[in-house]
Amino acid sequence: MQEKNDRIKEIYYELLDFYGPQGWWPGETRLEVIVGAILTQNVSWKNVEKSIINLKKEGLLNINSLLNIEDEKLYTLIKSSGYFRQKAKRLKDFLRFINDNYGRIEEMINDRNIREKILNVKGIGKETADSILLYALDLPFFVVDTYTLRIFKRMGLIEDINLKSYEEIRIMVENSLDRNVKDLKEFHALLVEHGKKYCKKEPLCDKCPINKKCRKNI
DNA sequence: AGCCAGGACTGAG
DNA sequence: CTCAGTCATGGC
Repeated sequence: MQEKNDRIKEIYYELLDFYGPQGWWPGETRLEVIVGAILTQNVSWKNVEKSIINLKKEGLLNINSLLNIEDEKLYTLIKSSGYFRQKAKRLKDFLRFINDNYGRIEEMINDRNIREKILNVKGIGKETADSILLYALDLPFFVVDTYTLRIFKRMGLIEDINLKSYEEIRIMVENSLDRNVKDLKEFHALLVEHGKKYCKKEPLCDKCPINKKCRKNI
């Protein structure tokens, strides 16, 4: 176990050394991070950028405006992010959750059970929840995504990919990086960057600069 | 022309 | 609980 922790920290510094700091999350405000986190579900970030720009251009990137906007109008603004009907609802549901229970986004930071409560909002799964906690609220949670699972599996750090391995990895990484928010932010960003370049589903990479003995078994 | 992208929910078995 | 089906656009 301690062995895995050391290996994880090692991987983090190798990636950091190779790619350099990524400076995530790309977003100017906490709300923008939250909106981006929901919109980027199973969609490339490029698609989301357009939606964010649309919202900004219309001056709608604030909780009140987004809560009161017509569904049809929201659809057209976020259409590029795909699943626009679902995502419009998820956005509103989550903003309503904030409004009703906290009023301001900052108030969520002090809630001891914030992860649990966020996960209870429909449309917010583990990855989206942890993205919001880490990048919008600056809380020490690690974000596990498909790249992370794939990379860690090819590294030989986990056997299977399922919801249990998600929690396993999340806890391991949080411990390995001493719950340091800056490092947790950077590590996830680096894994995404590395995933896009060298650890995609297809084709299987045979010249990974980080993982010399890649298992390529997914 | 498919396949995949910074997922999550639902219903079936 | 595991898992296919569903949701949808854009880029390569």
